[in-house]
Amino acid sequence: MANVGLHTLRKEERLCSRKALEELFSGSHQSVSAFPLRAVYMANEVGLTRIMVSVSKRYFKRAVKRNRIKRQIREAYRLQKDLLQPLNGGLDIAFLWTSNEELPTEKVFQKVQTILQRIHENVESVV
RNA sequence: GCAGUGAACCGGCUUGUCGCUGCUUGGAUAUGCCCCCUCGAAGGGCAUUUCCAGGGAGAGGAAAGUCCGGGCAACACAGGGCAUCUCGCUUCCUAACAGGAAGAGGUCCGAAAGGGUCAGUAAGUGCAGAAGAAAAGAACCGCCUCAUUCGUGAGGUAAGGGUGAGAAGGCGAGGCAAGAGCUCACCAGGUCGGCAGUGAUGUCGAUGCUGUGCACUCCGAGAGUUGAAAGUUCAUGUAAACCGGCGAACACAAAGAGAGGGCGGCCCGCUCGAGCUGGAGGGUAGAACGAUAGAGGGCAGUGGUGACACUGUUCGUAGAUAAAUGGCAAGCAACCCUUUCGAGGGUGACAGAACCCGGCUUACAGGUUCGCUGACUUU
RNA sequence: GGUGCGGUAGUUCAGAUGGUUAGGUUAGAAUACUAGCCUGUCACGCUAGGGGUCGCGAGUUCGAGCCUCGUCCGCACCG
Repeated sequence: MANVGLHTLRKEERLCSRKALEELFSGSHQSVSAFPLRAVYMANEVGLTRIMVSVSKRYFKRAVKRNRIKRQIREAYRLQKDLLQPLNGGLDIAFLWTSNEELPTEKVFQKVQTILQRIHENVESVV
């Protein structure tokens, strides 16, 4: 596989197939949470870690706020995804926001960090 | 200046750094085809994959609500009648509209500028709770006349009373037994005629013609249905496959019959017609087109009171698809607060394209420009 | 993105195609709630009572839960 730069987030690194999403949510997935963020993940056969971000209309009615949170999470993942680097094999991760309050960017950054660390630990221990 | 009011417009800017989605230029890499060549390599061309470097573009005035109107697409479509829905002061603008412009009338708010709101139909039909005598061919009390057994009875009368959203257009005078458009003046409205205006309407004259509201009716104009998840192509898939019900034809010809469908909902009439319908299932969850040059914007001129139209010139302006247009930091302008006048602190709204336009409506920090008004108060 | 439906007592729903100002009373039902009766007690049953900005704001009308417009929520459908 082509070596993907450290701090990039291209289309290949995003989950955008309907089928993959159905597998992720219906199949045997594991989850980690650091309120207000929750991550659902499972191993995939692609060999590349792919993510998606979801902010429900339930918590934020206006699209502007939803977009902002999604951008914060994406940015936090982009800059910290090397925390998962030692793992071989790909993961599919879905980040879900479960609060109706916005947080400053540093906080989101920390939450994503703890989640990535926990995912790393869990996957290591299973292997 | 201040206050009010109407209209038009703006909706931050700059830099650094790390990213995202298209486009584009150059280079590298791999694959396929072609040229060259006896063949291969090297070389050249085209297409595609991946990578690297550079360049350039990337949310709104409402992108929103989806309330109207169109373009566009698919399907449907001889015709007539009935029904349904929408619009409704006038003239104009427009692709079209329930939108806009200019104008006319009533009514409400305002001191004014100005703003809100209403509506076709004095031709017909029906209805109008409670209250009230009575809700439209009106007599309860009252008033007047006559009769009277003095209890009241017969008749006339819409001036007064109370009820009500609405009580026979209002008000004054004459008139009368008492009254009444019964007669007259003035006022409000209608009808007819003259004049002005394209017209709504205004005005002058004539005419006693005159209750309120709603619904239907009537008049004029319009409406095929669906909605880009429309639809077209490719890929994948045994999918016109299986079971039940109804049905023609096959079964001489003609006539007749014919399940079921189409002609907007119904009827007439016309027409298609060998399939129609119920059950139980299978596959896809991908790609491309649609899809970004359009009733486009700016400027100038001409016509028009204006919406707008025409002519010339100029500009290039998002195209994503589990859905990009961003994160962080600094500075500058703007506003607010504090101030020792050096500065310090704070605020920054409403809101995110999803085929595209024209409107309407709703949300909105703050700011700019122009016009109009000036009662109280102030210079 | 588009299309359609709904919002009425604490809860589940009726009602709706305009009908009652004053007076002693009113927008209903079921269930739930409160009180009383019944019973030795509870339940069942019976009787009475409270509880409503008809999602919100305007308009039309003499009068709006209903008609019209705006607005806020909730739900369903599409290939």
